[in-house]
Amino acid sequence: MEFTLTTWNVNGIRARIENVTEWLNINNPDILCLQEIKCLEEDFPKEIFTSKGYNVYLVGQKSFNGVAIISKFSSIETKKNIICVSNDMQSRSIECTFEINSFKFIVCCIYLPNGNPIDTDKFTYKIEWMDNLKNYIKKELTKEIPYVVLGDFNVIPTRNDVKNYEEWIDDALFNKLSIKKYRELVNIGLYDCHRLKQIPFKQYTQWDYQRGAWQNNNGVRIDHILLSSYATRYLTGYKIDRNERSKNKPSDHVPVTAMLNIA
DNA sequence: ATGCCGGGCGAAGCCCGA
Repeated sequence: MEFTLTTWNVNGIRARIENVTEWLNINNPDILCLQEIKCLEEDFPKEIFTSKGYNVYLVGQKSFNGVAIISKFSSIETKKNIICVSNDMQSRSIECTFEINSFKFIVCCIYLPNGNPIDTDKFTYKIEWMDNLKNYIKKELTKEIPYVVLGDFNVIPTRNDVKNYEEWIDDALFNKLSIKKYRELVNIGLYDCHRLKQIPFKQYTQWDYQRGAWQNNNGVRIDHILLSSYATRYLTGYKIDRNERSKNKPSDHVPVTAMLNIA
């Protein structure tokens, strides 16, 4: 049995309803993970998805952040805000456990803090969040259930994931410490679908709204789908939906999809 | 060029994102 798993930072679900609906109708994903829904749960347009047979799991927040897992499969266990720093109230993580024909797997959807500018507490918050993410996922991997962590990581993993890396040295997305923390995370045993499928260099998932970033293909690859070692054997496909950025009123991020075959 | 777009809030201009 084959199914698709998509991550998409929509930059406000209510502002993106038309784009998301059109994309959904064409692509018919099995699991759609959203970041930056930017609304409370009661303001999330659930009917768009439930009317098409999806289950909607989300953790909202007024104006900012917020993540959702929208799935044709029903979750047997859902955990919200599992990764946080001290007692802050930012909604940036949600995890669902699915079971399909006695095949169990876990999906964790994250919106990792941006962290700019780097000389402020926003950056220390990002780094602390990344430490907590690593510790949490490490514990989850001991369950030995195929595990997927995906979302907007706000980290450019290598200089091949950005047009001109020199311009990003002092940015929280490409700062040395951000990359070090990202490597610490993947080194607990996670594999990037983008690398597993040997996608060529310089393929991006986000283009800024400003300075003609899209027109100049001045993008960054910061939206990732990472698999545990137990999950890698099921990966059959991967794609970045680059064309979505050229649509009317687009998000600055595009959908990234992995295909898994579990039977 | 650390805010030039764009979203949210809320009704003007500020906070936030990357």
